[in-house]
Amino acid sequence: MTIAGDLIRGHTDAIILAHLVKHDSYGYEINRDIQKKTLGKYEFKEATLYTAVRRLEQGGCITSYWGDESTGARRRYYAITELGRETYRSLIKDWETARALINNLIYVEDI
Amino acid sequence: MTIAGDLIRGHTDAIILAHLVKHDSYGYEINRDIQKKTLGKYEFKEATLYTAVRRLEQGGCITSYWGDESTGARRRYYAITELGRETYRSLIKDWETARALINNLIYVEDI
DNA sequence: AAATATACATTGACACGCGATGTAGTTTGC
DNA sequence: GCAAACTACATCGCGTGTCAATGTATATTT
Repeated sequence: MTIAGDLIRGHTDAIILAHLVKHDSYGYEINRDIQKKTLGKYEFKEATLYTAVRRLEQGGCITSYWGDESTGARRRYYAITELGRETYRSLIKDWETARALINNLIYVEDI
Repeated sequence: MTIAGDLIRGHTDAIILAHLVKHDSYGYEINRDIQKKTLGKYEFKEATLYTAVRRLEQGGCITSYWGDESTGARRRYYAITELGRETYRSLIKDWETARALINNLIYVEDI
């Protein structure tokens, strides 16, 4: 909530990959983790989340498989690939570049 | 090199307003200043820049007027409005929130 | 029995960035 | 003297990502 989509846009993939670096996971859990980490300040819209994982899978950054839940709703688990790991490292670099650039450009002394 | 559009998207307005807080300016100068500040690492695509200033003017954040150049190409100058100043401060806050959020979400220890 | 939570999925609208293209005057190089 | 390069602004159309709306299905809570 409250965070404009355009400010996160371009980082959704990195956020998802960062989560999957730790362990395999499924959509809802990824979102719950983000909520927890941000103290409820942010979570993906479902459409955004599922669009993103599909994009990442198509791009070869993750693979997916159905969990064997004996109870509860079925879950589609995602696992990061080696390409996904490389992409993640690259996205971190991109973020650091962009962050420095923006910090450099949007602050002015006199306001 | 060229920063992916999605990483800057959502900050173009802040970058332009930050420049105009200092003094009235025109498109080409705004871009030259950005190039200078980033040591050539970044500049707006012209279409992006002119789309943005039009958007900002329509939104009441800036006003514009033709310069009275006696020589050289004509220039359209932009001046920030009070609403523009408020918007700028608000965008700075948004950036700081988003920056903290992303920093919090994309880094993992084990990689 | 109804409401709430878990969990995944698709569709269509919308906004922004940007490549391509165009206009027009100025300065520089050969 | 003239082509190339630079200054400066402008528009159109496409691609991509976000997200509201909507739908499916199961489990738990009230």
